[in-house]
Amino acid sequence: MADHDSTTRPLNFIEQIVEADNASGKWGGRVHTRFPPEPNGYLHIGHAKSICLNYGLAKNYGGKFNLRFDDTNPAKEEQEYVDAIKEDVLWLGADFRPNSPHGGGLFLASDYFEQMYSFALELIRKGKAYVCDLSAEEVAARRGKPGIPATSPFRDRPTEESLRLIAEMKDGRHPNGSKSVRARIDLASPNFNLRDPVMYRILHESHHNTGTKWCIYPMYDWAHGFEDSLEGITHSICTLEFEDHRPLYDWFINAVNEGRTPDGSGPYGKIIHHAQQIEFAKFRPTYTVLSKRNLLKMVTDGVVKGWDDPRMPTIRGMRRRGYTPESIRTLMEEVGVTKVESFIDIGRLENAIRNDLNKKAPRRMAVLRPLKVVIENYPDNQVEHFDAQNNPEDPAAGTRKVPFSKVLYIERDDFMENPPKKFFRLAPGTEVRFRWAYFLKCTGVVKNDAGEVVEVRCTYDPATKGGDAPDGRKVKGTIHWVSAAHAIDAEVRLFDRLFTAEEPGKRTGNYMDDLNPNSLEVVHAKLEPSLAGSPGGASYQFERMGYFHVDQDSTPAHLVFNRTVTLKDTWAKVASQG
RNA sequence: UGGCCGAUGGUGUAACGGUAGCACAGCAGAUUUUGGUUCUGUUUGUCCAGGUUCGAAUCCUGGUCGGCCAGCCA
Repeated sequence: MADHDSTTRPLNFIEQIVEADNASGKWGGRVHTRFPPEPNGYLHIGHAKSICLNYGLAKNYGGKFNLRFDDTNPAKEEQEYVDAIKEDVLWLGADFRPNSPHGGGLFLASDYFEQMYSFALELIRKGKAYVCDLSAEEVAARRGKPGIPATSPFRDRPTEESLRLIAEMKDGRHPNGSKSVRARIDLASPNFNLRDPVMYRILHESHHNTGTKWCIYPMYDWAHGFEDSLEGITHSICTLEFEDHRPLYDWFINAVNEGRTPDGSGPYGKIIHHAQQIEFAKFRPTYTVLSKRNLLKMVTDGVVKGWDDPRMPTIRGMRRRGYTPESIRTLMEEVGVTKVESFIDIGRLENAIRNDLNKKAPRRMAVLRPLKVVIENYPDNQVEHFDAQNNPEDPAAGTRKVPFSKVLYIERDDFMENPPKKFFRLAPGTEVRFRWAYFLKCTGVVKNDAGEVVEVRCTYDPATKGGDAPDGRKVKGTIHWVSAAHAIDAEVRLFDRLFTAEEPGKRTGNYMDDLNPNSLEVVHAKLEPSLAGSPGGASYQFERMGYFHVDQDSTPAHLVFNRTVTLKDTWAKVASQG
């Protein structure tokens, strides 16, 4: 039976359908889902919901999950995307490979072209499809309106003639757009999808899988139901905008099945499988865009540096930024599955990765915007090594040594010459704890000609070694630091939201108008020496600053970190409220 | 304008004719060598109008608002 990750969560409406089907024996207890992307772009966080949903169903109900490329339009599709999508789906943990527990396999819609073509011939013979000579423009012009039927002068073309013409189309004897194959359904249907939809268009175009074999290519609506049918998909899950298409898929399958029998006797053979389509609402985060067209434009316009720019909502972008598959899966579990179109606060994504990394990421000290501190009463050439906990959430993570000396760097924001009330950090006359080291008291500052503080002077209390005062006195603040002589340099990329509006483009109609000009800030940070040689892909918490991920650009000689997300910052909130 | 779909706190989501619950965010407090984490408490909700019923978020009717559809895209 069901084996849910979170046993307490109530069933979503699709799980309820699956359980009802299992109870009624509709599919013999079988659950077989699929993720059917078109290989014409990179996957984004919206796709992740579909992947998690489909794979999760297969996993929780002991079923199978297929990855299937819906590659019916060679004009838009490329092998590069096929490879990238496979990688991203696997990274998310949805293992479609046949040797994995829930892997149903990898499929290409284009491998079914021959079978689909024979279904098309069957429909023509049954009088349910015909070849139409109208151009795309003419079809559009004759589409009709609500209440006004569409028209086609070729609707009653004799079967034999349609059969001959579709063969000619297939053989490449007709130019692009000169003819199409249409289903004979209902030119007056209030559902425009049923007004004799096009099944095949002529496209003299090379296909990433079938090469130049075909000159006609099936339309999505014609193809999709058969893809599910041929793979034995039980629950064909898609997004809301395809609800209007469901009657069409059903019509196609039923049309093929007309005259077919369960045992295959009769002129047409065996009944083919008819999957149940279920529609759910997309995942739409605030403060970003998701459509391939819009994402592509940001890449080509150079607004971002590529599909894998850490600011992009693509799987690759999020991965590079430091998001984990677990955090994305948990998020999808939390937001649920419904038919209600809604926005997901982007804060939920940030929260999801914080929660995950809080448990896993080793703590380190790194100063993003350095300010020099000199300890007046600390011996000039002395160096001490303090034990620092790697992760307070996980004592088993152990400790490391951090060097301490007379000259340190602290965060610029951790010092204020004229601090407001409730500022618990360093200021003239105040005492704070330098994490894992000593209590330090600020005795003065050094300024440059412009009047800016360039150095903070302090004294330390040797009795507070390790960070505790034997006399029991308390300090309000604890700040991070690095020893100037031991610090290593790193480039740190601080990312912010790509857009400043919840719904980019809502205001002016152009989403580019809402771009956040400050979505990337690069700083040159000082890190504690244990971070030297950090391996690519590692994630750390820089204490008090956030979670940081070693970028693919990073080398031992030039470390590069991406800020995945900041820590929650109560002080920032207080400070901004004045 | 025709068809399809939807509407529950700020956000997301439960309830399947019988006490409107959970999560996130917010707020308040406790703990804390990260203004992090954790813990406790807490503010806030059934689109509207009728009807059925002992009883309606749930069923019915009408309306309002929102989304989708009129590609030889998927």
